[in-house]
Amino acid sequence: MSTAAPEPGAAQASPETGRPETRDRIVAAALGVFAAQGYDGTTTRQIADAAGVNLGLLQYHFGGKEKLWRAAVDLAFAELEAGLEQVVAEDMVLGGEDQLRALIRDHVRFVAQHPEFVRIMHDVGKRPGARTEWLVEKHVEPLYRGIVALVERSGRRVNLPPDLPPIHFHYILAGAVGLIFHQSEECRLLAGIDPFDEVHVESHARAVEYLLLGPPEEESNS
Amino acid sequence: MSTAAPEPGAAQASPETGRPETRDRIVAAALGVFAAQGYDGTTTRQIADAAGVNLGLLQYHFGGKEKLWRAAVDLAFAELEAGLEQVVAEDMVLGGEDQLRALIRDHVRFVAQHPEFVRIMHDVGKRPGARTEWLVEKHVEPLYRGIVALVERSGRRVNLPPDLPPIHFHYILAGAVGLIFHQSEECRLLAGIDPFDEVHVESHARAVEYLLLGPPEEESNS
DNA sequence: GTCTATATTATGATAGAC
DNA sequence: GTCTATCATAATATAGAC
Repeated sequence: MSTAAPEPGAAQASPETGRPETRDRIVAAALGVFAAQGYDGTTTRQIADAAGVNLGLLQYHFGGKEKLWRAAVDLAFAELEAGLEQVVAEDMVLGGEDQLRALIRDHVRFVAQHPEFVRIMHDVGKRPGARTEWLVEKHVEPLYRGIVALVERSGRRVNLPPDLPPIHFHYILAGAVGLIFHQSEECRLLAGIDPFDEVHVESHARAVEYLLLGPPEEESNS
Repeated sequence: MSTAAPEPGAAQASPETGRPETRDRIVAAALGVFAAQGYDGTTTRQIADAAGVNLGLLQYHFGGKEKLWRAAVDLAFAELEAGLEQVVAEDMVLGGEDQLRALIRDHVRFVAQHPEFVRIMHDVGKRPGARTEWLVEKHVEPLYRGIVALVERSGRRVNLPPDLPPIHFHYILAGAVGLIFHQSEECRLLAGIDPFDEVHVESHARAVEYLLLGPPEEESNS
């Protein structure tokens, strides 16, 4: 595999030239193209062009399309994990329900800023095969365990049946949060809006929060 | 085979032989393969094999891969519209909130029985292009107008901000309902369950209903 | 490490027999 | 209408020069 864990965020810059290392440029370009067009819809040539390098280099650095895809997915999840870590750290200072509300809204914002993540998941999770198995085992499983822990801690607060298996919670939340960003092009044609616009990201975050936890500042005491 | 998802597209039977007409068999096969593997991941040969016909016939009957895809999508939406019509007709006899609850649960059940529909939508709606424009204009727009009408009629009843634009309602609902079925393979690996199993379909339907409308009234025993 | 070829399939589409 | 070839192209991967 790769020599080191992929760096979160932008590609690592060369100490001498300030230009991102070729390998990192390729992975970043691959993530963008794979996310935009799906695995099957992406050609290695498109990635090489997007990275501004030669086709042969993809083979040299990664050894094939699928291995390059795995490196790109590693990058996407490194970004996700770093982002979620930051979000969780920031929101942890808040108490009980406020914390949950902040987590949900920040999660929506994060997904909106990193649509590659949702795109990759939807692209691969639908069909059986080696890539799906690899993705679930390496990246989705750990993430899902975090969801389960969250449900066990705070599941009672949300507007879902008390005995609901966590897997349903997981997909309901993921779908409610992410689909509008996954279907961004359809959304543009359908409603004439760009879901990535800050206004709509905030509308969406507020809506998901409201859906799960009810109206903010709710005075439920009778 | 790993999937419990039903076969799409019961092809029209020939009045004479009782065997589905070749053309219909091809469309039905195409819908299944396109839904399972996506447009880019599907080859015309796979469709021909699945339909048990020769490759040249796809050209003869449809004139190309994309035109065949459009015919398959037409079939998927014909099924959806027929199914929804039936669901709506059945549920219309109920009053106000009961009607809404029944609509939501029946919608989840329908999506579970027709995963091709969600698969096609997710496959195409993410990227710009002629196919997305065609799909939105011909099929999604009319469907969306129905959603908007529903929101205008019953939007106040659901656990969403009163001033939420309908497009957010649309994607939150579609995502919450459909993602678990779209990601069926991932779900199997992640939780060891088949989301198409009746038990889980019902769990999911109940959860979405609960999320949007709160706990069923029967609990309060009024 | 990076680039210029080229090999090898596979794919969508076509031509023509029956 | 249906089938058996076959074409032209585009894709992944490789070989080898620099």
